Amino acid sequence: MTTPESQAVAERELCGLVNGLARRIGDHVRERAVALGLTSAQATALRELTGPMTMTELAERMGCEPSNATFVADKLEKLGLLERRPHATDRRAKQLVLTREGTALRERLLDLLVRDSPLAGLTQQEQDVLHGLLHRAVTAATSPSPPADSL
Amino acid sequence: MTTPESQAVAERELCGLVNGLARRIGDHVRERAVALGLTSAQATALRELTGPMTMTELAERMGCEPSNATFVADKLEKLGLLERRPHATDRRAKQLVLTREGTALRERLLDLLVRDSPLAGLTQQEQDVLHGLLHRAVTAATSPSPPADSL
DNA sequence: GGTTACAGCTTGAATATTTCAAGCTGTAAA
DNA sequence: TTTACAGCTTGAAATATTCAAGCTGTAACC
Repeated sequence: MTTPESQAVAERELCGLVNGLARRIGDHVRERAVALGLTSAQATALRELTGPMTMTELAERMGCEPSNATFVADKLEKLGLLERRPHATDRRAKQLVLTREGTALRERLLDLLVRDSPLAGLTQQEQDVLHGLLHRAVTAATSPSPPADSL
Repeated sequence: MTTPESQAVAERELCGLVNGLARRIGDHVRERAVALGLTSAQATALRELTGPMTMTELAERMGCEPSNATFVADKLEKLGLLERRPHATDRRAKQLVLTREGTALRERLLDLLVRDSPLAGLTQQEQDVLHGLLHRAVTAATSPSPPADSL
């Protein structure tokens, strides 16, 4: 049961499971986003805007190019959810700040994301265990994204 | 520690963790796909082609429209990884079958996906636990995708 | 048997998303 | 002050995805 082969197989299965869950979550996010009149990318941005930040920081959090972050920020700004304010110390940078409406919608979004989430089928205790494992997995692998140069 | 409020907060955090992991996995998949000369969608299709199946089944597994599955299948066919064969009992349907090259590339892809995966930081035992939890989560929530009709 | 409704797949147009290259303003270090 | 670079934006381009329409075939029903 603990042969290298069975390990490899189990790891593949696990990879598939996580991928499946990831897609499920992606669908979930998109559905909830649509329910709020947002696109998936806009919802992601809203979720990542845990506080005031620059365009570059948002782009990094979203895992995309700054120009794409500009695109999404434009949409959110037109929707009145976001404001670009001058940065306190660097006049090149913009400080992204959620408006009152933006903050409110973000709350609604987070609530929707939690409700009926693909994780709702687990008990609180199971979710705690899952939380610990995911936290370990994410913090343990702290080198995949930064380079981003495709070789 | 078990008040409804702290539960809600924990669930949000967990949701964020899973989302973060999902994005990490998405990036991971794309990087490995690029390394093999595939796009992310093509890699997903290749991963889902666990055996012969119809276009509709592939589309369902990929979570996209049949027309998109056609698009991706065209690419894979041009790459010589895939064959469309007549279905045994239904002449409307096509049977998608991986070629020898397709099967080989799929193996390489799966190996790459497992290697340095965002889950590599966990011990075997932890992965087993995670496996069980994810399996439960995925099978417990068996109603989000099927309808697919937005509101 | 023939007819009607529907399923599987494909096509082409339209849309959305993302990246790339280039440029502008501002910062920082020499 | 000059040079190199950082942050952001713009527009063009590539890519991905969906939608609407149509073709062929299946199945249920009269």
